[in-house]
Amino acid sequence: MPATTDMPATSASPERSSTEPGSPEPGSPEPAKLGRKRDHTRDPEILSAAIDVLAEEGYDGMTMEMVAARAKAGKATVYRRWGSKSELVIEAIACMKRGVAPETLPDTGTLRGDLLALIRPHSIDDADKKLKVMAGIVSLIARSPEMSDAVNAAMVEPRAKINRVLFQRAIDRGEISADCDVEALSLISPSMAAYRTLVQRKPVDREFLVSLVDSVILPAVGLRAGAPAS
Amino acid sequence: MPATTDMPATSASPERSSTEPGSPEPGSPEPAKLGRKRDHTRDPEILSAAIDVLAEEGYDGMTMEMVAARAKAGKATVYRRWGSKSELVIEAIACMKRGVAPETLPDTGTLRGDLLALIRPHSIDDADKKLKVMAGIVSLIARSPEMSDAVNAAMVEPRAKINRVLFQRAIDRGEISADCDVEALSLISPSMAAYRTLVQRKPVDREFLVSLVDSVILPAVGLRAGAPAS
DNA sequence: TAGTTCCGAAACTCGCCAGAACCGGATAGA
DNA sequence: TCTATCCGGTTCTGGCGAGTTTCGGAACTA
Repeated sequence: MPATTDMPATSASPERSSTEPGSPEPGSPEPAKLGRKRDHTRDPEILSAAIDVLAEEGYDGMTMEMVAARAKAGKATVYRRWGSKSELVIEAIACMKRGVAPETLPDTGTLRGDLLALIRPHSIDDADKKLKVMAGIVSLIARSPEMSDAVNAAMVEPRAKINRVLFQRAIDRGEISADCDVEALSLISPSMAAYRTLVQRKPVDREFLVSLVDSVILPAVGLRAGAPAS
Repeated sequence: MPATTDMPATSASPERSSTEPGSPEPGSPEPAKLGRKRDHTRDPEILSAAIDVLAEEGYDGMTMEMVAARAKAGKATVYRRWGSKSELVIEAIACMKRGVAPETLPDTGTLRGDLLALIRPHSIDDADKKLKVMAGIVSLIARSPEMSDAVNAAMVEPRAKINRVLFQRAIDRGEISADCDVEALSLISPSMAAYRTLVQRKPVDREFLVSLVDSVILPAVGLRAGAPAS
């Protein structure tokens, strides 16, 4: 039972563009309703708690009481913000989407360097948590298009996009052939990691990821581990 | 909570064909309990129904009433055979394991030929059903070692074993290098298929599998689609 | 201080489901 | 035919969890 409440500590609340047409202007707090300025300040804690419980218990194992208790909030507070359990989960998943600035991506000059640069303890832990959450809701993906979309937007697409960029750069600089199947190659790492975590229950550590790059991905594009640039 | 420690001593029929009213158990050393010869004849129907419901509803969505109703059996009949829902599910998963005779494997002389020969409508549908079942229980895999073992033994290992054999043959005949990462290569196809089905919700059809072989697996071992043997 | 708005906690309703108990009927051996 | 065992279906209980309501209190405002 790892608590590991690595709370963002009331960090900046994520983008609020989920489902509510509510306030078109995210920047303006809209002070119209005088009398109170505080508004939904507990949302980040509740969403974070929901993600934690989701990762540990799965969707069906998660109860609203667990979420409220972990967020030190009342169940009524949760229901004031979200009308149902599924709404809460969908928004919690949506706000797992870390903004990936394109300029933040590594650019070492070689495909291998770029791929290895992505393997950091932080990203490993981050991916591991996403996988645990995903494990808890895969059975819902088949039934709920909203869940499917939320998962794809928050977990699958960001990672795939990064890989696509790296492969495209390698093509542009002539390091690998232009007729590589970028789409399939971009999915090797995420899918193998997911399989290893969810099905095999083996750790996705740095060693595994490096060997994946060197013995599968690079050979598949005609490169070798020891020869970064041809 | 799920005891699942000991079988009720009367239900020792782990493997069946599971789809149709079964044949009277070829290798049954059971003394058959004098007084009645009929014994547990409804097991295959119930197990098959359990698999169907599991694939459609997931573990938590599946109820014992659904299973009993689909098998046209009473709920009491189900509980006479299996002490709990988890026991039923574990045995149902276990009996999904199709016996894979090693001599049944294709042997076309080339790795590409062997891999493509495995892509048949029957195997595609079979794998699709296994994936649907797997989707329904992944969240349990993290919590129940028994589930994890059952899934691995019935769905993961058989497929991985086939691929390992094919790659090892290719190594033995000198078609591909001996220092290939057979373990990782054998998992590409299952993991990509699982990812595509469970997360992306795209069909795992023949076209996808062929392109996977030609643009990922074969390039990764230094072969080309058009040049089966170098 | 009085008024307003939100909050946490807890009690409550309602429905679902696992599992057990029960019943009448069918079958087979004695 | 009698009896034992299985079967199918039905019913009951107990617990659990989603969602609602209530209430006292905290925080801010005028």
